[in-house]
Amino acid sequence: MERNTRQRDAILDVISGAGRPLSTQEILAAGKAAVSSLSIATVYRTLRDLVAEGHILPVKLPGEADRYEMAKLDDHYHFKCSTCSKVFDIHDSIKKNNLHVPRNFVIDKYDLILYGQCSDCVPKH
Amino acid sequence: MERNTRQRDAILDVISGAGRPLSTQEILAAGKAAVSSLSIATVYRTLRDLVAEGHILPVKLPGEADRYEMAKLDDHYHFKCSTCSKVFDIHDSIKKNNLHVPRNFVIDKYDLILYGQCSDCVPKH
DNA sequence: TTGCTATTGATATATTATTATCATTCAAAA
DNA sequence: TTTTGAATGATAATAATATATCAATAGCAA
Repeated sequence: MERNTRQRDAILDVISGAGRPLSTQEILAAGKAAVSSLSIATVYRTLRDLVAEGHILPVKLPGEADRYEMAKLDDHYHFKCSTCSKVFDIHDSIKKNNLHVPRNFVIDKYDLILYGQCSDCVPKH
Repeated sequence: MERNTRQRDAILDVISGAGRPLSTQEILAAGKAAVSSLSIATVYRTLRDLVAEGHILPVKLPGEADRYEMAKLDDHYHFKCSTCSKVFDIHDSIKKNNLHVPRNFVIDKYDLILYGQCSDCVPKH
C-alpha cells in the first residue's frame, strides 16, 4: 500500500520547490507540468497522505481553503498579498512574553497573518 | 426600507452585550431569549445588514465560520480556547516595527490569533 | 385603526471545498 | 514479461455555510 507514483513525486516536488504555501489549485496546475493527466482527486488524496506522514503541513488562513507547505520549516508566520492572493513565509517569530492574556489564560500557540502588498504588486511610485 | 424590528434590536443587543465575538448559532440562541421565534435566516440577513451599515464586523478564524463583534472597538486581537471554542478579545496590539517583511513588501494590517485554554478551561493544579 | 409593504420564518437552493465511488491504469514483485 | 492490486482519473456525493424564495406577519405612516 505504498507505491512511488509519478503523481506523488510531482506533487511533493511542487510543494518543496515553491518556497511558499500553495493552494490545491496551484498544486494541480504546477503538477500538470510533470504529469499532464493529474487530477484534482489525486491532489487531495496525496495531500492527505503527505500530511498524515508528516511531510507537509496545512496552512490555514481565515475564510480560505487550506494551503500546504513543507513541514519542519523554521519558525515563521505568513504574509498574504491582497492583490495577487499569494501567501509568503516570513521567517521570524514574535516573543511570547510580548503577548498579554487575561489572568489564568494559557497560550499554546499563535497564528500571525500579515496582509498587504507583495513586492510584485505594490504600486511603483 | 428600514424598520426597527424586535429581531434586529435583539440581535444587536446580543452582540453589543457579549464582550466577545459570537458565532451565528450563539447569536441565534441568545436572540431567542428576546424573540423566541427568531430564525437563522433572519440572523444571517441582519448580520449582513449590520456589517454593511458598519455597526458590526466579522471576525474570521482559520477553518471556521465568521463570528461577529461590535465595530469600532479598540485595537485588539483574539484568543480562542481550544476546549470550549469561545473566542475572547485581547485588548492589546503588537507594534508594526516588530514585524519584518521582505524588501518592498507593504503591511496594511495583521491578524493575530492565540490558541490555548481560557480561565474556565485551564486545568486546575 | 387601516393599509401598505418591509421584514420575518421556514425551507429550498446555491456555493465551495473536500471525500467517495468505481472502472481503468500502471508500479513493482515474481 | 506476466500478474496483481494499489493508485489514478472522472465525476458523483457529501458537508458546511450562506443565500434565495415566498407566503405570512407586523412596523409605521396616514
